Amino acid sequence: MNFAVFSEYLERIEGTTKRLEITAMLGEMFNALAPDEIDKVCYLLLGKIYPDFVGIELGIADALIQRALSIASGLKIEIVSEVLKNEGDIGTCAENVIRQKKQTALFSEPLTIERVYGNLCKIAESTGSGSQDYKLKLIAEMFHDAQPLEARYIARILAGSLRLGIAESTILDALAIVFLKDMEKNVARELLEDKYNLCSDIGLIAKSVKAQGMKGIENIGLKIGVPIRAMLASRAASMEELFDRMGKFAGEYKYDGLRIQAHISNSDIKLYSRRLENLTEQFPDVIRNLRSAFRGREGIFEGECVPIDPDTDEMLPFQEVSKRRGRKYGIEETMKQIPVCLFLFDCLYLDGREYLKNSYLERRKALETAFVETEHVKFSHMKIIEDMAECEQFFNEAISAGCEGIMAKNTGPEGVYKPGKRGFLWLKYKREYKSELADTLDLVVLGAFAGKGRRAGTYGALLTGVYNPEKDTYETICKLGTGFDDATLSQMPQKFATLTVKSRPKNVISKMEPDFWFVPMVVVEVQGAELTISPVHTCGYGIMKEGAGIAVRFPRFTGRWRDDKAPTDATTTGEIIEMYKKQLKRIEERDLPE
DNA sequence: GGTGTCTGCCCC
DNA sequence: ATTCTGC
DNA sequence: GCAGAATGGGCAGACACC
Repeated sequence: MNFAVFSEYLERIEGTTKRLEITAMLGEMFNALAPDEIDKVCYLLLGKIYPDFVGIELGIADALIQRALSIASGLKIEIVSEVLKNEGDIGTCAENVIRQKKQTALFSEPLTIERVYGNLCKIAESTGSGSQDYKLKLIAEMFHDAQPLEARYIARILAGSLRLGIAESTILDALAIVFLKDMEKNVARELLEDKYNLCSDIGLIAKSVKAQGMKGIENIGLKIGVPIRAMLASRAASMEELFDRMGKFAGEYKYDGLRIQAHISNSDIKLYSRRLENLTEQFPDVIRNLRSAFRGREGIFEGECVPIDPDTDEMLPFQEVSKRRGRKYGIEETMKQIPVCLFLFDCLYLDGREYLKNSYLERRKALETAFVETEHVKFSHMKIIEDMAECEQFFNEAISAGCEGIMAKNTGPEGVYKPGKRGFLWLKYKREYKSELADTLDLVVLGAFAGKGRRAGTYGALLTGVYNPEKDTYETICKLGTGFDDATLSQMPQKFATLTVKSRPKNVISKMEPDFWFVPMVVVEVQGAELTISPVHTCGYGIMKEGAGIAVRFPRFTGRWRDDKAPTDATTTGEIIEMYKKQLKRIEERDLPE
């Protein structure tokens, strides 16, 4: 299929927000594709070129796309940048720029899906010195031969998202409708999803059902070494909600670490992250520890990988384990510095038997027969919770142990493992949801970043900070980009119009350069989970750690503008330092002898 | 060799 | 991760 | 309630550049 035809389909889809219409148009396109195109198209629709677990990435984002557009169009990079800022979308930015191109290409070859996909693969595979230039050349070449509309979608694919309202679920809907017509609609959809959840490869599914319908995917099954899409938890607003939704439940500590899916076979062990990235190389200690704790022949299990202090065995902040994720060098050394404990919480497969459709307690029992606990492989702390008093106590114990909160899991027959689903069979209830424990801050708005997509034309995020009364300065502590509704967002540029200045006010200390600077005046209420040591924010710079400041983890707008507060009444640097010390103390105190 | 910027369907 | 919105 | 799309802090790696 010509890329131009593909682009026209996408443009039509972009013209509606109605789910049913999107799905129907997507199905129509699937019908028109060749069998060896549909898998590629599925990846492209999701802004990628391979399934997640393959681990080959494009390594392209806004910055490189802008440079390529500059080369392809002959326009200065500053101009392209300006267009992007105004459009708020790399796609329409590319479209505009290509339309402005000085002359239409004389020797342009029409683009096809095949050619674009092939180029993207070349881009993903190129590494080493000069690879950036090579990537730029390939991208610029595509833009050179692209019509404006094609450029729109090429740019968005490169940036990783077409922003059409299409994700895996919509693709499955369309595939079911178009290629499994003979079956009852809901049954077809469910079967398809079951298969997808086991192979985690949407392209394979699409290709197979286009070629042979249901027959094409009947042989897909759970397989050791092929990651299964992770089941997720919904959030509960209160403890009461846990009981309202499931009566009694299995409570588990919610550990603040890295989620790991372990595939154990006779010959080897593979580890996968929540998004199915291969983590095997990064955690040789976990492999060894699993091997010595395992009592079965083979299996698939899930757990949370938590950093621990090698001397005291207490759990360390999430930041520590993230030093091990993605590491390629110094693995052995870091392994000794930051040992981890794996807290196992689920069993999906054990010795020839699938457990996905078993209830929670059956899976837990299988898990407990499959392992003996060792120093660094343990079961997640679990207790059946029947009433509020028990729940309160369990929650408090979890916090004292250094956890984020608790998980509540449905113990009924319906409480199966649903790969890829975020339902209400699992609920999370975190410390930060409790209003008495919530750290609410009053922060001064210092600047803003231009919004993208649905936030084009307004701000995407605010740059906020605290007041330092000793120096009479404002120091950045976090950006703030969530918690705003559409009405608030649309009014924001007006709200800050009179405060907008050309450059950073002298009393603002910032390493970041927002798109707009403001005179410090407006105060917002912000909720966060905790404070972290920050390499980029300047709040309390150098006090807790040399060359570092303090930031807020998971910041969000509470909906309250503190118009009653002057900027000098905002949360101060000193207060943040105290809060950070208190947080440390909480961690230190929890392991003291009674 | 050191530094700065960019990237990740990254992790959370 | 959190949050908001259209269906 | 689901699915999708906005957005956060912070980590290591990979390059480009000096």
